Amino acid sequence: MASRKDLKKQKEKTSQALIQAALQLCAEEGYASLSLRSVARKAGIAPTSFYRHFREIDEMGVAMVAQAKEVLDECLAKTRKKMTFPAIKKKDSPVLLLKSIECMTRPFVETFMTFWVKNTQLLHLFFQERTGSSEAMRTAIFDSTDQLTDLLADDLKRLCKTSKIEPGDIHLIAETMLTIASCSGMEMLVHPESKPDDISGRTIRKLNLLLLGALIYE
Amino acid sequence: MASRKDLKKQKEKTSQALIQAALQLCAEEGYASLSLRSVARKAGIAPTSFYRHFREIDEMGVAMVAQAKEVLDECLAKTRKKMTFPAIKKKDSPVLLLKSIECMTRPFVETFMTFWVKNTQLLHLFFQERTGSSEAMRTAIFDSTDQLTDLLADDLKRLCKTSKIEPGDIHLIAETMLTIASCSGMEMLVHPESKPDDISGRTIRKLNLLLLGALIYE
DNA sequence: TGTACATCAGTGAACGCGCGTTCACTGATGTAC
DNA sequence: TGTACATCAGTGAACGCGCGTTCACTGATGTAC
Repeated sequence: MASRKDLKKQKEKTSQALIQAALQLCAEEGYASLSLRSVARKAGIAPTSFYRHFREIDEMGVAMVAQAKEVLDECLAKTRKKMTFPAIKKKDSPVLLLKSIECMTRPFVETFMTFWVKNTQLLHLFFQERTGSSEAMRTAIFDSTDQLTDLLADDLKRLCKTSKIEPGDIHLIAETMLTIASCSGMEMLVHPESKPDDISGRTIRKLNLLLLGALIYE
Repeated sequence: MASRKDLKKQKEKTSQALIQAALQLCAEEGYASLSLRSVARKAGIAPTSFYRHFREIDEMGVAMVAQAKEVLDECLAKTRKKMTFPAIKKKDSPVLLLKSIECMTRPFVETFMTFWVKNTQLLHLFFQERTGSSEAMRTAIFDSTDQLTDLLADDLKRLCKTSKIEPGDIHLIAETMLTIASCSGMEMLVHPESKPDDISGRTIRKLNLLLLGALIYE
């Protein structure tokens, strides 16, 4: 039998165990505090076996980001399907405008916050190591989030094509939406005693004001 | 002569050397990577002397935050003096409104960005360790930034008393202003190749849209 | 004025510990002939 | 079918290193009498 393939699968399984162990430790102690030995210990293999999978810690770190990015992509795809934007008219009152805006912001924030709660490790990774001390991690994370921002910007463009948001503003808004949503997620994570609904509500409000400003302006 | 006082001053000087060394190392490697020995080495004292000043690393960390907060307070005070908000009328066009708004946002962002460039270590400390792995640091930093947010919110209230921003929105806006200004500062710091004026401009635009939305809404 | 004692920032030797890395080895599997 | 060899994930012993912490000490200064 093709047991060679089984062997490859087994190796992949161990690599996964290492990455999962690293994600967990990273959320607890931070990437800078990871040690090859602690990761191997948590994954249930000998320290020396680590080298069969990665040449050094940062190589595993980059693999972590790549994998996390795939999961985040799925989340964003789900979010995009839920976001809508009922047509608005030029003379609509701010209150009416807000109603349309919230059809984007609420699904966006709520889907993301739910995702963060279920994937605290990924939030930690993307938020904390985006500006962490490992250059390799920073680069990998910036590349990933740039792509996510572009996707979100495309969606905003599509949704708002009936309105007249400045083209240059679109990308800037997408950036801010992701920034604020991540910061709020992190706040929730770091303050587990706070009410998630409060934080979500305030986050939605922030984005509402931002988009309202963008739509008013012409 | 009162050489006892000189002794106290000498001790204070060494404590300062430790804190300055720690701030620098923290910006380079992150707080989690600080070691008592590396801090002492950089400060030019023996490792064991560290204990004459702090019982443990976290005690020094909290002292770092307290000191950083005082410097930040000064910066915010300077910023507040520069922020103005020319009276607006209900029927003003968005473009006119923006002019008034930018009298707040531009001084705010520019003073802060200049401050961050001159005090990269403090930015690193506040931004990175606010959600870092040391509980003591997180608490100290959250306390400090909460106070800063309150001060800024008071200012906004004072400046905008002629307009009708929702009271609940004021604090939320102050929060967002500080969040976005810090994120932008960090982006600049992590991407030294980017043009500071570009980042400042985009940051001002983000805050403009946010405030425009808040002013339109009633 | 002189003498004995107290205070205290800073020190160097020593400890045990976890770390990253090397090395030669194991044992299961696949391949050549 | 049997035999010799190749591949490769995982291992345990061993290394030198930087770490946090302890301890007894120094030497400058202030205080009591």
